[in-house]
Amino acid sequence: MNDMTTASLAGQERKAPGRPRNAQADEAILRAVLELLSEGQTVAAISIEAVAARAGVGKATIYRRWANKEALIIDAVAAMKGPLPALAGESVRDDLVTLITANRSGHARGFSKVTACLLPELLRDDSIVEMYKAVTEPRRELMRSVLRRGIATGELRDDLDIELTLLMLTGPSMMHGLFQWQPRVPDEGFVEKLVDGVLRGAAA
Amino acid sequence: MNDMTTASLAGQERKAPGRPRNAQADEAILRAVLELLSEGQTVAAISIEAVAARAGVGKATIYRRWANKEALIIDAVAAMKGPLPALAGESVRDDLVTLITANRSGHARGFSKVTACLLPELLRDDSIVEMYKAVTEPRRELMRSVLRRGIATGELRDDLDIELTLLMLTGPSMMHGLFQWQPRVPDEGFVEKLVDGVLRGAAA
Amino acid sequence: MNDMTTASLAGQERKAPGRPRNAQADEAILRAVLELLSEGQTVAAISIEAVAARAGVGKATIYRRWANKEALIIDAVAAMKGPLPALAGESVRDDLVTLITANRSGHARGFSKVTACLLPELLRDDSIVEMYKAVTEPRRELMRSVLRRGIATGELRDDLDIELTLLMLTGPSMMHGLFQWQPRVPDEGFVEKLVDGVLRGAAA
Amino acid sequence: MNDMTTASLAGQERKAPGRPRNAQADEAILRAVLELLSEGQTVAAISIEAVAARAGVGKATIYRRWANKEALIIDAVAAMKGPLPALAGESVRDDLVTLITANRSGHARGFSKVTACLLPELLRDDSIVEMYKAVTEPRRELMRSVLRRGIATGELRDDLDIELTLLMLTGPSMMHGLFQWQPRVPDEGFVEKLVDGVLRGAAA
DNA sequence: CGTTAATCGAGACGGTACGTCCTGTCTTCGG
DNA sequence: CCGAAGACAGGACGTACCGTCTCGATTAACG
Repeated sequence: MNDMTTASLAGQERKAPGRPRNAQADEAILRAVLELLSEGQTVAAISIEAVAARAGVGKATIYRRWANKEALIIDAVAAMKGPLPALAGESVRDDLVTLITANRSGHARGFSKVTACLLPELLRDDSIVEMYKAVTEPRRELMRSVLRRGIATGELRDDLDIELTLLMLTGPSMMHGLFQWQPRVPDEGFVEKLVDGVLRGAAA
Repeated sequence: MNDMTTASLAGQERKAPGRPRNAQADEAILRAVLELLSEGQTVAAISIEAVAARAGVGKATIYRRWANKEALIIDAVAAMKGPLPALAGESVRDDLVTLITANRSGHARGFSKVTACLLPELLRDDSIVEMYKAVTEPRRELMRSVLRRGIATGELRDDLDIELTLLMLTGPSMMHGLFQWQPRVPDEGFVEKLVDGVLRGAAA
Repeated sequence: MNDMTTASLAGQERKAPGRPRNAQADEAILRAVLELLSEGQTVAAISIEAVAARAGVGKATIYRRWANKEALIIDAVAAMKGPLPALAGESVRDDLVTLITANRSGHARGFSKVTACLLPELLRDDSIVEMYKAVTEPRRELMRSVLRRGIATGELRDDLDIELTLLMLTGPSMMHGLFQWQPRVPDEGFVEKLVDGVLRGAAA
Repeated sequence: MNDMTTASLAGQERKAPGRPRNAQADEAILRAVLELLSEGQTVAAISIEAVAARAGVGKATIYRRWANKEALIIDAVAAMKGPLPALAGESVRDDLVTLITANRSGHARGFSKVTACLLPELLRDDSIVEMYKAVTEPRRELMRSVLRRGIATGELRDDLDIELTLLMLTGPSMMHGLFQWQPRVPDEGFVEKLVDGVLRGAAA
C-alpha cells in the first residue's frame, strides 16, 4: 500500500539489500495518525512532525514510506475500513443495506470527513488516486454485482443504470456523513430508509 | 457577507468615522481568489499572501474583511453561484432538473470540489458554517418547497421523507462532481437521469 | 554591517516602506550568539534555531538580516572587538604592543578561534570576506602606519617589508591563540616578547 | 594512524579472527576525501555519506576505522604531507628555508586551510589533538633542533626563545596560506624573505 | 480649514511546519 | 568477523505562511 521504493520487483521477489524496514514503525505511525484523527484533529491540522513524535519515530522514517501527508493519511484511513462484508445473497435490499452499513462502520462519519479533506489532493496526484481506488473500488464492485444480480432475478428494473444507482446509494450516504452539523436526517435507520427510498422511488 | 466590524449595526446605519473601505479592494481580492482557484490551485495551496500579492493589496486589508482563509474562500465561491433560478412550476420533475442544474451551473464540478476542500473547516468553525448555510440553505429550501408541492399535487408519494429525498438529489450530484477522475457516468443528461431515477425508483 | 535588502540606496537615504526593522531584535540576536559562544559552544555546534530560541525571536527574523550562519557569527564577533586603541606615538615598540594587545583584548583566544572556524566560509563567500575585512582592515592599516612612522624616525630599517612584518606580528599572535592546547609559550608577557623578537631578530 | 579496535594490542600481534580488513577500502576512502577536498568543498560541507558513496564503501566501514569526520579528514590531510625533508646542515638559514618550504609543499595553502577548518574540533577532542600532534610535532621538533644547533654554532643569539621563534616562523607561514584572498605578500620568495626577516629583525 | 480616525500599501514580527540532509548506530545478507 | 546496503532516531537546515503588528501616507466627515 505504501512502500514506494522497496516494492517487490514484479515477479521474482528479489530480497532487497540493506537493513529491512521495521514493520513496527509502520504500525506505530498508522496508529499515531488514527489517534490524532480520533482526537478531533482536522486533517489539515495533523502535522507529520506530530505524527513522528507521537509514534516515537524520526520524520525521515515517515517520508521513506509515504511521499507526503495525504498519502499517509489515506493509508491510515484505509486501515480503518474493515474487510469486505459477507452478503446473505437473499434479497438485493438486504445486501445493499449490509454493504452501505459496512462502508459506514467503525468510522461512520469519520471516513467521509477524512475523504473530503483529501479530495483536493486526490484530484491532483495520480498515485494517491490509485491508493484511494484500491481501497474503495472492491467495495463498489461488490455493490455493482448485487445490482446486476437484482436485475437478473427480476428484483430490479432491467433498464437500470448501474453506475447512476451506485451514485444514488453512496452519494447520500457520504453527504449525510459530511454535513453532520445539519442532522435533519437522523442516524438510526438511515441506511435502511435510503435503500428503500432508492428502490421505491419518489413518484406516487 | 463579509464586513465583520464596520457592519451596519442593526438599523440606524450610523456612518462610520474615518476613511471608508475601498470597494475596489473587495473586488480585487475576490477576483484574485477566483483566478487562483481557476488556475487549478488546491484550496489548501492558496495562501493569503498569494491572494494579497495578486490583488495588489496588503494582507491586513484582507484580514480586516474576513476572519481567515476559509471565510474568504467561501465568500469567493458564493460569488460563483448565480441567483436563485425561476421555476416553471408545471411539473416537479422539471423544477428539480432546473434547480439541480442551476446548482451546478457555471462551476459544474468546481463548486463541489471547493466545497469539499472546505468541509474540514466548516465542521470546526460555527461562523463559517453560518456563512455556508447562508449560501446553500435558500436553494435547499426552494427544493423542499418543490417536493412539498409535489406531494400536494399527488405527483409524489404522500409518505415521502423530504429531507432524505433532498439528500438523494444533492448527494449524487455532489459526488459526481467530486470524483471526476472516474467519469463512469457521463455529464450530458446526468441531471435528468438522476431526477428520473429518484422519482421512478430502482425496483421492478 | 548586516541589513541585506533594506540598505540605504546610495545617497538619497529613501525611507523604506513597510514596518521598520526592530533594532532590539538585532541586539538580542547578537547577544544570544555571544552567549552561546562564551558557553564554550563550537561555531559548528551553534544552530540558528538555538540562537532564535535564546533571543526570543523567530528564525525568519534572523534570516531576514543575515544570509547564513557564518555571516551572523562574523557580525557577532565583530561586536566583540573594542574600538581602535589610542596610540602613545612615542616608540614604535610600545605602539605595536598596544595594538596587538588590543587585538587580543576581551576575547583573547576567542576571536582567533572563531575566526579560524569561519575561514572555510570566508574563503568561499565574497560578501563575507567583505564583512571580515571591514572589521580587521582598519586595525591592520593602523599597524602599517606605525611601521611606516618607525622607518621615517629611523627606529626601523628603511628596507623593511611592511606587509611581511605585518604577517610576522599578527601570524604568531593568531597561532598562539589557536593552539591553546599546546601552551609552550605562556600568555603573560607574550605580546612584549613577540614584538621584541620581531624587532631584534634571531641572528646573533 | 587510524585502526581503533583491530589495532595490534601492544606486542603480541594476535591474529584477529574473522575476515580481515580490506586495505583497498582504506585507500578508496582517503582518496575520496582528497578528491572532495580538491574539488573545492569546505571541510564542513564534506559529509561521511558523500565520502562513502564516492569511495563505493558502506558508512560503517568508515566508522569502523575512524571515530568521526574530523579524525578521518585529519588522516587524509596527513597523507598530503610528504616525508620529513633531509637537511643540508650547513647553515641555519638554509635549513629553516628547507623545512618551511617542505611544510608548504604540495598543498601550499591547502594544508593551512584544512587545518584551520579543523581547529574547532581539535580544540574539543583530545584524541584528535593527539592525531594532529603526531603529524606536526616531528616537524616542529626538527625545527627546534635546527634552532638549538644555531645557538650552539653562534649563528643565533644565545638568549633566543626557541618556542617563540617557532611561532614566528610557522605563524606567518600559516596566515599567509589562510588569507589567500588578500595576497599582499607574493608567493615567490616568501619563505626566504620570512626566514631572513626573522633572523635579521626589524630594528634599524 | 484643520483635526480626527479609520483606511491603504508594505512589510517586519514570533511562530509552526514543511521536506531534505546528515549524523552515528544498528541490522540484514553474503563473502 | 568484514563488507555493502540501507533503515533507524534525532536534529538542523533554509523556506513558506500564518495572523498580528507597525510604519508613513491617504481620505473622508466633523468641528
